[in-house]
Amino acid sequence: MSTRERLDRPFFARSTLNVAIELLGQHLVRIDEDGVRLSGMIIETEAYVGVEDLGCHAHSGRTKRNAIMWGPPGIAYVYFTYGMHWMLNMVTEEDGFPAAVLLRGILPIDGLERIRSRRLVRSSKDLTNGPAKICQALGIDGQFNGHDVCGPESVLFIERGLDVDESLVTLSPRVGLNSVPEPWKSIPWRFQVDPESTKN
DNA sequence: AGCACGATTAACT
DNA sequence: GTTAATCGTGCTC
Repeated sequence: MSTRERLDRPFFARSTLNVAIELLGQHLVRIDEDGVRLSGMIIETEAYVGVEDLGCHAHSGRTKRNAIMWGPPGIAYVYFTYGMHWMLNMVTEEDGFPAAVLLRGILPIDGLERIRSRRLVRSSKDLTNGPAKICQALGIDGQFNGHDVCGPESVLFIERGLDVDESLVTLSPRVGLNSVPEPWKSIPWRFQVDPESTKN
């Protein structure tokens, strides 16, 4: 619960791959509606980079749904999929370039009781180990699309946690891009850090 | 106006 | 390993 440095806009206004890697180990924080603090350490991300990346929503051009990705960095891009799931991304790169980092996994830190009440699963490992699970656990929905993660009034932001050594980061192809052409389907833009390696 | 499908999840066999 | 759930979005007619 200590006061930690918040990641600022210049952090997000960089190469999406670097942002995706360096978000590992940082703390995603959501101040719930009643003021309860929920947080978790980011352990899995994916990078989606520009209109040329055929796995990225931006590939088919700017639409009402994906417009946030074209805007300034440090903004939440939240979208709805599979008829029931929300996904949380952080917009990256300079204003005008459509790119984002999908948050796919966190380790709960604060607010475990609240998280458990929202996530009715048997195993603790299943609480927040997926992009839609994070949103369900932290109460993130479409109202957060466009939320300024770097603003002083923000109730959704990222605090500096661990700086993970790049040698501990595992690369692999992104998940769920079944009908996306190569090389985008297999390009290793999924980044994970082994939770065991984060224990000091 | 209709339709196919998705940056997934949970519960199955 | 397989599959149903469930609906907004974007594309075609």
